[in-house]
Amino acid sequence: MCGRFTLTQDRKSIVEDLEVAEWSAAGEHRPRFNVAPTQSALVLTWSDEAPGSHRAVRDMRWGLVPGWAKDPAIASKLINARGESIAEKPSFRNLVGRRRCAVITDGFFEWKKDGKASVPHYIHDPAGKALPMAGLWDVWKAPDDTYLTTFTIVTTEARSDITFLHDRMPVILARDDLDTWLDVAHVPKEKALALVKAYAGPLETFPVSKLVNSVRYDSAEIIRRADPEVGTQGSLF
DNA sequence: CCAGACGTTGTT
DNA sequence: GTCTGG
DNA sequence: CCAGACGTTGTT
DNA sequence: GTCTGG
Repeated sequence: MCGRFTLTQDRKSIVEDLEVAEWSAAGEHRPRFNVAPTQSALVLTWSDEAPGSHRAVRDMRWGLVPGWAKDPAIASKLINARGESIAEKPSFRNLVGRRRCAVITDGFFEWKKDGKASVPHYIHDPAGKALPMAGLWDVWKAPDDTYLTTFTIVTTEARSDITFLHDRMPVILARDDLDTWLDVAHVPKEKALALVKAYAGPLETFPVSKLVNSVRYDSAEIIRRADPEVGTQGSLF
């Protein structure tokens, strides 16, 4: 699945890499090494406003709160959406044809489980390019009449070089597919659903330290390669 | 009709 | 909001 | 995803 | 064990 990701690029690099035409996110973007659920993150949406259709950056909170939710705490359960069932599940089906977005990342983490041990690994493009992930978003009206905009990340079966870590992975959108996913006004959901599949582009994977486990850490050391764990439990002799 | 659910993952 | 189950 | 909390009352 | 919060 996908429970943490990075966006280490700065604003200028994001704009160039993803050919962004409009930046409408609140606040400054600082490079992020440990984005966690419930935190604000950058997403791409399609804008049909003048001067023409284009990719726009916005900020939303990770963890979907459907419009009908009574308690926004549901967000922590809806950080991912199974691609195989987004067209049927009540929380997602109305969004597939109307509210698709691409979560801007340039890497993500998976924890490899070995019995009790859990070792985090980082997966990214060896060239450092962005890995936009298929997302769905919604708006929730709070009791005080303020609005909360949230998103979830669509997942699919892991491709063969990832399965040693986990059997699921986020849906990463190829550059050629990006606008098809984003343009909800002109692309029917059937065509968008065809993009829910494992990414075919280059990915590099390596173990990292457990610093990433705590959301308090959010710096470059998070994605430094760590030596494989050796003799953690009484095997020194 | 109303009430209640609405999700994913991993682990056993 | 919308669907399923009773 | 992992970390951390997990409770009420009355008094200050 | 299970839920909430980040």
